[in-house]
Amino acid sequence: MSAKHNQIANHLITDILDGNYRVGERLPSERDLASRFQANRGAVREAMKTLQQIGLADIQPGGARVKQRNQASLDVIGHILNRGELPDREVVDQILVVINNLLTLAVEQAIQVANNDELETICAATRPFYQQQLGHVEHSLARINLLQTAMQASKNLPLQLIARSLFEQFAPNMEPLAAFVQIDHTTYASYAKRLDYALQTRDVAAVRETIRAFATLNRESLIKAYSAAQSAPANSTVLPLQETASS
Amino acid sequence: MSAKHNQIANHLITDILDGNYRVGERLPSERDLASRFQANRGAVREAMKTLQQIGLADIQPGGARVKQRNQASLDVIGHILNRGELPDREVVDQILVVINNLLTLAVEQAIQVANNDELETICAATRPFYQQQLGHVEHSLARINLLQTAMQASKNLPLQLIARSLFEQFAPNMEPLAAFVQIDHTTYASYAKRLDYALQTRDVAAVRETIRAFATLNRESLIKAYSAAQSAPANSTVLPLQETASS
DNA sequence: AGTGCCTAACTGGTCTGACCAATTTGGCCA
DNA sequence: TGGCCAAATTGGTCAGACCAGTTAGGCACT
Repeated sequence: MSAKHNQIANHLITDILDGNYRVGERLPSERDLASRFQANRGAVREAMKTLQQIGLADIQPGGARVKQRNQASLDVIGHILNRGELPDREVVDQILVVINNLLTLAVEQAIQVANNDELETICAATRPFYQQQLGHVEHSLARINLLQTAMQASKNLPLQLIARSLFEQFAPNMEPLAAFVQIDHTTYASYAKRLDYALQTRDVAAVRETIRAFATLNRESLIKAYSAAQSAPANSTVLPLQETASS
Repeated sequence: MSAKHNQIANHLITDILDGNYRVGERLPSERDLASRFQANRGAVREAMKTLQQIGLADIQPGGARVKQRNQASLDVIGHILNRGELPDREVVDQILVVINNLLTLAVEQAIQVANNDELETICAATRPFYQQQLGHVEHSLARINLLQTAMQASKNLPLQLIARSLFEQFAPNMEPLAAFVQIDHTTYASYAKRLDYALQTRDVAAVRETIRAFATLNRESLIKAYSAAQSAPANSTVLPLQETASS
């Protein structure tokens, strides 16, 4: 139901990400694209603007040219994850590394600059993990909340923006894996308690170590989820279970 | 001579950042803005699209509304820094913290995943600091190069994108301070050598500590620059003291 | 008066067709 | 062959119009 310029933009983004246009190559002209997509040039223009701001194309009088992927904006991540049935495993791993690092930094900053009350809000965000009966959704929400609370307490604006952008592109694209994730509630609970305690004692080293443990746990959980998802192939949602030959 | 829609966008961005519109408030309609800026609605439309993608406005049928600053995209940073004669000191400090952290992460990742040749390219990027006679420009370029080389070697795409976005918004806005920065070449050289050695021995702890030292050095240098800049007021660089009429 | 509904005004999204300035291109001339 | 100029192309802007959805205002009913 999204607007036409969004459809066009997504199409072009997919094309570029799929490598249908080489880096430096000139994209078709706006008039050309307009006729291809049976759309108005204005709509194409807005789509091109999206490409430009995502950093996939450099658009200037004379023609728009494709840019290198690693010269793009952070906003490409979502589109990169969006390709294929499952998000690219390697990129997911890289994102987890970064998020883990940012979270660590946020908490460190929070310990430095936040007062006890503000720090307590982070501690409060660890409490939900104490419960053993969290569903996938609640667990996910609890993690989001912990992340955002920490970012807020860090009072570091760039940090907040980065984490938010990254996470908002990350989370929705992990949906296809959600059904395959097994949550080790016991371990989560123990880590959460460790983090809680470390925060209250403002023990930076312990915080760092605990978040690392969290990350390891997440990562292992995800690896298993990938294995499970790959051995149980296509569509879980719409199509009923077809017995396809698994490799 | 940027395009008209850019002028409009910048004007609106400044307005929002200056707080001329409250959060949640409805922005003037496209037609209204078009007549105000004496522009076509299409141009305004593109400007609005910029606002949307920067994350400062949420635009939907019925009207566009102003969003909270910390709900924006990373791309606001540049605009935030751009306000006033000197970039906001607090935000600059926050950015330095983040960049330092990202650089550390990048090098750590590089040590894990890069082979000796790739690691050597980072070492090579430290060499320019050995020289005592670097000008401001060369020194700045050397730092950029070190950062980018490390990011490249980390092979972590999100990390590269974040660092690039952040730095590209950061660097140009630091221009007004450049003239007031005193570079301690001797200390830089010693730190560079330490980093070089730490990299070759793949000593993560030493790397971390050295980058922290680098950051401290940068930070102190910047604090002094701010003091100097604030005591010696306006126009420094190209223009002599002239009464500039229009731009 | 208060409430609910319905209409009219408004807003964003799209479209048509046109003009300008800058780049790109290709052919022409020296 | 090499440099230069003109035509075709391209992005940027403009004007005026229609549609679908939201918003807001006024009307009738309770």
